[in-house]
Amino acid sequence: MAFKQDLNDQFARMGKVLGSGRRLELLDYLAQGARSVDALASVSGLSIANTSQHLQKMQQAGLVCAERQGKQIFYALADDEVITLMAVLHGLAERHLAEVREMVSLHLTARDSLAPVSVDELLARAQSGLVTILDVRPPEEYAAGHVPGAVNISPAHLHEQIARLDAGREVIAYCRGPYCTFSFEAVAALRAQGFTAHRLESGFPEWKQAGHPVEYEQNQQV
Amino acid sequence: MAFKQDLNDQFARMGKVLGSGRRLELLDYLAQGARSVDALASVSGLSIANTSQHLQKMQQAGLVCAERQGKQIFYALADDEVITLMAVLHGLAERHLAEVREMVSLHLTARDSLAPVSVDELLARAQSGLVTILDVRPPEEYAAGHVPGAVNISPAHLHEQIARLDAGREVIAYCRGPYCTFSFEAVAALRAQGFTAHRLESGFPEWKQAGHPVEYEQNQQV
DNA sequence: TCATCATTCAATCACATCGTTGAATGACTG
DNA sequence: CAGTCATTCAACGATGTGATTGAATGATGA
Repeated sequence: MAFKQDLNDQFARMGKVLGSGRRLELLDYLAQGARSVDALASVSGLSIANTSQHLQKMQQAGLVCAERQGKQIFYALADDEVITLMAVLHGLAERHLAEVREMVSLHLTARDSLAPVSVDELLARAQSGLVTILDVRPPEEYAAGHVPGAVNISPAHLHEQIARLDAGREVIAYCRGPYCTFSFEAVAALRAQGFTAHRLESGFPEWKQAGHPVEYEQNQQV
Repeated sequence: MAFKQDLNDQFARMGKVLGSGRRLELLDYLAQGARSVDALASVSGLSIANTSQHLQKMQQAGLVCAERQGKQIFYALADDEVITLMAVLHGLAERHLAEVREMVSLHLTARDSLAPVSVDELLARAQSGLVTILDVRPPEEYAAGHVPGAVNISPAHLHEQIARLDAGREVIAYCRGPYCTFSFEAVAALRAQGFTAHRLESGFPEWKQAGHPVEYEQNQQV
């Protein structure tokens, strides 16, 4: 049945694109919102030409789309399902690749104060009122639902806006899920500035699914 | 942040495996249940050595697992989420790759009686009692829920069991979803035997999600 | 213990992919 | 209409991949 093979070859076009760590990293950044080529190049550390070529591959595979704005070209995810795709991939990798489990436990849960905070711990500390909850997802996702009382600063603006946080309060940061690395970066940046900061062990999807309260109004925006 | 790159490289190991149409086809077959290497080789048309190598790659990437039974080695999906992964991939490809839409509409919806039947049509014809509903999924999935009154024959056994179907009744076949190609093959085989046969345009997941009745007992087994 | 047979390995070829380089495009802006 | 600047193209070398071949492995079952 040649048709079946041709169809799977088409699906494989999309699969091929997922076979490069650099492209997956670019998709991570694009999940935060549309970005220009050189913004992506500088944030990922790739050369501009290389970034451009990866983006074009992803565009041909239908994972991202491009739009010109002024002299720049902004790339964005073609579809929110791309995030789902990556989440499923992350889950499978976590369960079946020993290396992933190892890396995560070594780098993220291990020693001292970098250990992540559980949801129960977050609830307990939140009731004490002495903790700032930081939502490190893009504003659109924050607006679509977030942990009550959480402050939203997207990773791109963290460095500018870090001064607005109360340096005397502990910060607990979360993002899209346990493999969304933005909360790691936020914690690292905060700690570099002298904050006491921790990651939430899971992310907003897990919070919501566990039946915890969700706030929708875009208040608390810093 | 080297950790982030290493993590994405691990995810990419899994992604790479999705970058070959042959491997996706093998995953399609494995979604029907565990299979030995040479069973997979003969059903896919690949050489045995080639099949073995693809399976080993998928095993290293954590998508499938292997178990010896007697002198044969049976491979199976490592996780049901692999099916989810493929479903998401199919959906994205359908929406964003013009070639996929074209191929599907050309080969599957176009001319004459190959056109698929909608869920509403199925319901209408089922009430008339003149139609045989054929579930072409593996027995385990059939047992976990199926369209009421549907007969279950897995694709591997269709040729042997086709004679048991009532040749005077129209057959409507469905499988796992619109891109699960087993129902295409079933319809082709049935039509080759002189049956009036059609595909359901969607699959069981869509049926269930639409709120239609689901039957659980493993009756009607042919 | 030995013969059998399903599976895997090793070596090879053609071909695709990744990243780099420097030049070319082409759409805004003055 | 010409300069500018973000992006893309084209060509290159190193490396990786897919498929084929024939030989090797190794667990089974007599």
